[in-house]
Amino acid sequence: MKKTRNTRQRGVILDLLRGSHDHPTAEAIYRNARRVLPNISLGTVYRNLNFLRDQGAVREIRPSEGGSSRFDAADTPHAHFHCLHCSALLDIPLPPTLESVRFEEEETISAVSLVDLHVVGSCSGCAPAAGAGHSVQ
Amino acid sequence: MKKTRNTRQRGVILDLLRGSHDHPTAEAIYRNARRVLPNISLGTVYRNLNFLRDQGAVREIRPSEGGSSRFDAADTPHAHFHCLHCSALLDIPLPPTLESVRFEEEETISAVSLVDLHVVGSCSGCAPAAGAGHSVQ
DNA sequence: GTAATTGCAAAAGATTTGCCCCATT
DNA sequence: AATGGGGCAAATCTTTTGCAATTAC
Repeated sequence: MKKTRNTRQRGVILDLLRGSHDHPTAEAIYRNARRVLPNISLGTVYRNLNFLRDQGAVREIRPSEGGSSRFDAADTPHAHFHCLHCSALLDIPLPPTLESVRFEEEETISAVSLVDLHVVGSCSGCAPAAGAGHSVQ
Repeated sequence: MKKTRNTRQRGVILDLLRGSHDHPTAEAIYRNARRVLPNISLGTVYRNLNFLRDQGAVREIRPSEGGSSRFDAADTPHAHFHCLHCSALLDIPLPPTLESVRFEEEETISAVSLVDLHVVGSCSGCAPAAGAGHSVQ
């Protein structure tokens, strides 16, 4: 395999991601990285995010509501909650029941590499007309 | 509320979606719609897909692997399986256990409007080295 | 020294939008 | 006739890429 280098840029990006809990966009990571590396380019941020994603160090989340991808440092499995009002993207625990589902039993599926669970709604901070229940689609 | 019109374009788009099982992209819908309405424009397709999505008649799926959004006529709740090799996007039944999860119990969540479950892997048609198991993230 | 990686800028891809005309109601 | 919606093209937004220069190893 081809060898990879530990560049300052890559380290800073990963550190930023590990230190943030708000699932920043590439653009946001870029803005923050510039405070440490004023010459870093957005292209480099994207290249590194893709690299880190492919290594499994970082997770990319594509909000179903549209807009840019958001990222987090991949640690323990969890689901995501996305607030439609303030766009906050929060980690939430996985329904324990989901961890044991065997999707391979579907005859159309041969192997599963990952399962992504997104819950969309409004967060307590925005909290309009709570208690409406939920529908899984 | 403002009243909406039943245009030929909107009807054709919805019909195409109802008649297809492969979760077409806007582009694909556009190509098919042109066989019926040779002058329809891609912008119109996008505008109608957004409209229908907002009405709840259509569902937009943003593949976590990137690329264009894909659409289906929203009927009964189901999850999606996405094959990494051939890009097929298939409806799969929801794990029954998921239907009853109450996400509102999380203190950060006030109301849930929808839950999206994406399973990514390889389909039986592609089937390389099956049986690797799965990881929920 | 070598090649992976960067910065820059241009390109590509996907989706949205302004504007003027047409068609549904 | 009023106005929502369509067609076209330009604009926007996000992400990728080619290339020459740089830097980690």
